[in-house]
Amino acid sequence: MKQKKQLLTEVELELMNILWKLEKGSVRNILEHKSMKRDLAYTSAATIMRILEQKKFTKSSKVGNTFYYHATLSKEDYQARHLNNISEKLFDNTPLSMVARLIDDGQLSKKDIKELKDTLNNIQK
Amino acid sequence: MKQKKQLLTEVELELMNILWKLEKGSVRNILEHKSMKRDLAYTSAATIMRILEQKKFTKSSKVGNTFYYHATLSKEDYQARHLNNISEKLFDNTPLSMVARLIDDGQLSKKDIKELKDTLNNIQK
DNA sequence: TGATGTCTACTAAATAATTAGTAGATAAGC
DNA sequence: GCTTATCTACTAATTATTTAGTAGACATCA
Repeated sequence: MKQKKQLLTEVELELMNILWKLEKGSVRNILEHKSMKRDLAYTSAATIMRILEQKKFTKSSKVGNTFYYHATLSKEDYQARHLNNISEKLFDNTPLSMVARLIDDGQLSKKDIKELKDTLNNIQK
Repeated sequence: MKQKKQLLTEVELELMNILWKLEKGSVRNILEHKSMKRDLAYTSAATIMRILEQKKFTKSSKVGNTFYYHATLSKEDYQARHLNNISEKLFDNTPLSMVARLIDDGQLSKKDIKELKDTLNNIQK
C-alpha cells in the first residue's frame, strides 16, 4: 500500500531548491539566501518548512532553539519523480517524446545535442 | 508586455488531454470519453471548460445550444511550455540535465536510447 | 403545444495552497 | 537577572482550485 509519490507545490519547491543548495539550513538561512526571490514573512517561511517536514521532504534537528533542516530526498531523485509524473500526465507515458519535444522546441542547444550524443555513445556501445 | 506563460491546473490538464484527442468536442463528448477517469458532475466539467476558454486555452463555437470546444494551443506547444517551465524551476535552466535525469533514472528504455541516438544523428551531421 | 431533457450561466460550497499574525518559549547581551 | 531578539507553535485570513447546485433557455418529440 505504498503512498503516491507526492509533488511539491510552488512555494515548497522554491524553498526546497534553496535547501538543496544549502544542504542544511535554518528558516533564517533560507530566507536570507541570495536566490530567495519571494518576499515571504519569516513566519510564512517557517510554516512552509514545517509543512515540508510533515510531508517528509525534510527532517530537522534542533540546535539551541532553532531547527536546522535538511532534505530527505535528493534534488536528483525529486527531479526524476517530477519527470515521471509529467511523463504520465502530459506525455502519455512516453518519456522519449519529452526529449523529442525539447529538441524540436529548440530548448537543447547545438552544444547540448553534441554532449548528449557523446553521453549516449558512452553508456552502451 | 507579454503575459506570463500560464500552466494548466490538474483538472484543466485532464480535460485538455481529452480535448486534444477529440480535436473538437462538447462537454458531453469530453465527459463520456473513455479516457475520462475523474468522476465529474456535468456542470463541473462545463465550468472547467468555461475557465479554459477564459484562459484562452480553447475557443468554442455554438451549434444549436451546445458549445463545441477546440484547443487554441497544440499539445506539443503546451508540452514545450511545460518543459520550459520545469527546466527553469527545477533544473536551473539546464534542459540537458533533464535528459540526463531521464537516462539515469532508467525512464528511457534501451530501445528509447537507441532511437534517440538515431534521431540525434539525423538532425545535424 | 406542452412535457421532458439537455445545455449554459451564474453562484456557491468545499478543499488546497499561500501568507502572516499572536503568544509563549528560549537565548543572548548587557 | 532583566531586556531585547529570535525562534517555534498554533491559528487564522486570503487566495486559488475543484466541485456541483439552481435557474432559465432552448430543443426535441410525442
